[in-house]
Amino acid sequence: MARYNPKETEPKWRAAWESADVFRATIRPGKPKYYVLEMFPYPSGSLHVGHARNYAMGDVVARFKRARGFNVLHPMGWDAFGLPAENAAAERGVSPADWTFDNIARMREALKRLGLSIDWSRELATCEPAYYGRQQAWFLKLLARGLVYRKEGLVNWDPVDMTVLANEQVIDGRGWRSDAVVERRKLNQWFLKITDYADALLAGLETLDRWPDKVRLMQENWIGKSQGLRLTFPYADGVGGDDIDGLAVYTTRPDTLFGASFLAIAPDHPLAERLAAERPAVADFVAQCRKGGTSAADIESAEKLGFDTGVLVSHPFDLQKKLPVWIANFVLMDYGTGAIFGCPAHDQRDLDFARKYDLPVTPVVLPAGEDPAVFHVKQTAYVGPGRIYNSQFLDGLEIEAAKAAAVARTEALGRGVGATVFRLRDWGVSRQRGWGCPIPIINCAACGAVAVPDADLPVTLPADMDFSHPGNALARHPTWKHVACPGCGGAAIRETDTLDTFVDSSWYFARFADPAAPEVIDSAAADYWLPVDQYIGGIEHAVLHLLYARFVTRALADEGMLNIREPFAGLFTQGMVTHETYRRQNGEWLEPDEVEIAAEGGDRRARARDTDEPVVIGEPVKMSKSKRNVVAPEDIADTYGVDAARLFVLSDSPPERDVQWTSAGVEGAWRLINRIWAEFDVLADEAPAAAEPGDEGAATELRRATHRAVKAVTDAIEGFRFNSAIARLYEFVAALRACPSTPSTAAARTEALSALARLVAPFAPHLAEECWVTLGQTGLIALADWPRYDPALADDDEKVLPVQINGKRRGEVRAPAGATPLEVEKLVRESPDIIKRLEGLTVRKVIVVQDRIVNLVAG
RNA sequence: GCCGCCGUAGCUCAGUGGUAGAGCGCAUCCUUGGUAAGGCUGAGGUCGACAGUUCGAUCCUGUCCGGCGGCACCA
Repeated sequence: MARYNPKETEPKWRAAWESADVFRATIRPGKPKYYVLEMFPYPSGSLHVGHARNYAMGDVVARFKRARGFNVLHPMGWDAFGLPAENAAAERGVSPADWTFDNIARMREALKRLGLSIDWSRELATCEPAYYGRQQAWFLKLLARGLVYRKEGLVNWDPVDMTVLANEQVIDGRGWRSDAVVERRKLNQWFLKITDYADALLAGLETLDRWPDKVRLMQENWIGKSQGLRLTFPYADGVGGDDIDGLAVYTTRPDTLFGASFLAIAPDHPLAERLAAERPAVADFVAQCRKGGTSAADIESAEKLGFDTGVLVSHPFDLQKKLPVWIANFVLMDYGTGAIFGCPAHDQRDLDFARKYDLPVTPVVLPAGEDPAVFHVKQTAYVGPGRIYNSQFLDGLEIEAAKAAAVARTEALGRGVGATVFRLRDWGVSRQRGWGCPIPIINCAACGAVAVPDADLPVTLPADMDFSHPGNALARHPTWKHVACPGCGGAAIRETDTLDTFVDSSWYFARFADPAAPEVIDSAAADYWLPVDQYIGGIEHAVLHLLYARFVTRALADEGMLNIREPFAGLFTQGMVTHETYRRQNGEWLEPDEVEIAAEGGDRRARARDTDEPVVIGEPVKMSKSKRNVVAPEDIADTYGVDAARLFVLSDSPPERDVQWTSAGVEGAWRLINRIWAEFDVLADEAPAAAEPGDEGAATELRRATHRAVKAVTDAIEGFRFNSAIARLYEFVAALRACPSTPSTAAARTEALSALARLVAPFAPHLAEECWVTLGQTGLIALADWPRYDPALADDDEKVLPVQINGKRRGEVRAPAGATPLEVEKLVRESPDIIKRLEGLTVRKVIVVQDRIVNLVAG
């Protein structure tokens, strides 16, 4: 008997799959399709075990569904534009394209080595003109539809990466990649009108019943729908001028309108800017507001600042009542109307502001049980339920009724309208980058922004950009941007901004339906394959990528290019792979290979291999280059084979949770592989032992174990509980090892081995093929059917029922499955153990749960 | 502050309204022509705390404690 040799078998089976071309997906009308997709990787050049876990999960699903009779599409591509290529170009003088394609070649080999059942004929990279040219084509379609526009506005500027960021890419006031504190700058930017779809994207979440609740909730919060009233406060003294009849305000609390004691506008509100132009004091205040940082800590601690403009407006329900207009630093220009009315009694921010600037505080919501004569709001605003008072026609109403009444009155007066406002902003897609998809626009002094004609697409990047300086290499290129205007033929300049790389990843799943199609998306192929049935990726994309992809899908559907509303019917967000960290006494990080770990008693101690000095073992954290705790799948493959690595990353933790990479864990998986292999390997050279009494019983037990295992593993894979599935494989292998190999058990053993090979196949496909051929099968296990189970065998026909007396386990009885309570009670009362236990006690009640347990209440 | 998730053996984690489990680690023993290996056996748990519902709660409900994540001056 020989140990399993992955170095020989793994490449052999990968070659067999490739030469038989078994994973190529073709449209087969009438056969149910299943589209499995993992979020495509950025080609950084190296594959780590986090990638391996992600793609192993997708591969388990793909192989399982294939065995279950589905026509499976499982493609792979590259999210290939982005900043690291520019950095490499700047540092090493290589072209971003060369660097990227070299990395792709390396990562493709690494991925292939994992034995993934991918249709490589569909491979695509977003940096190829064949891909981004089609992206330009649909961008222009959306432009024609009015879903793309250009606007001068304040943008998030990342001073390190020297580019604009979308709101979604600013995390706690810092750039999502650079971690630099983001500045606000005024720039002319292209936007995609995602806000047109805010309601649809929110409502669509309801249909995504195979998405994690967590992700749906995060998107719901991000879209941030609120119901309220948009109303106008008329200027009291004609300040507004002819074109403006009042100051527009948005509120979700129209019921508290009579508690208004001031209005506040954002520092960049048009009225503030107009006043600033006239009065230096206003200009100074506005400038002061802009100075504050945008980090979470800054905002948290920022003191409320206000400036009384002297402008007065009238209360819309009581024109005699005048309210002052302030400029306030806590009012945001890009939410609602950029102006609020302040009701200090019932809003904490307004109350802080009113106390600081000594403005009136008038409560208008009376909590139950409070006396209106003495109820006061001091330092804490009252935001709970109650009845409205001090509010004329709203008096006596509950809050919801008062809201409706206030909206109705405002609408009747023609001073406003009930309105829905979203937190979601339009998606700014302009990036000042050279290595990205050029925005297909030509700027002409005479004609303005002109779309590049279809015939001139794709607008390709020049091959000779200079990345030796920071900033936009495309804008710096000497000749590329100079073209004739397609409208008037005059000299014009190309748009030199490129599209956010999230645009690239917002539609690739649709292009996979037919990546060679001359059209943007081949409609027959898309109709067959889409939507993606199972999408798998990191939780970090819960709002960014997943929201953009949903939006683009809807926009393309409205353009007639797709027939689905949601791109991903099922979503699974997998956890990360973590690893311990190791540091020398001087703080220097060490790689796992550089450390020798020994157990001393219950403790684990680590020493540096080179100096033998003690090393500090740190908490397991996400693998990162900076902490040097990265493990490459290749290293594991050399020692134990990729099947062991695949098994381990899926076995130790539920797929949605983080898994800690340990060498002990991989060794455990390696032992499982050898135990499995040992059961098959004996077939070749060992004659069965002579029959012995009791073999028939062992054979029956094994058959039960087999059918139980098939049922349990099938259910676990369906439910995305891969760790459970592997745990059941461990149990099944133990049962198989316990069954002697004799003439009487031969049939049961053959059945068990045939099932085992196929159950293992999604997780350890190379091993499974080797087992399959050892069984004498001629076809590939990659194409074999999933095993079936017999429910009669999967369930025991005799049950062991624990017997409790007063809730404590005191014995057990054996009863046939499905025995009635009376039958079970009879068995219990005849059991010597129980009779002894019941001496001196009176049984008051007998509870029998069928096939589960018996409880005697006695005293 | 609001929302969500998690807390089970030394470690990493399954699981269930009814017998508390796996892998690794640890201990003992066996094997020493599967050998930088293999195997048997075992110890180890008030299932985060308290209360409620129940014949029975690790599981359901509530409160609290601890850890993690998302959102956050959004009117």
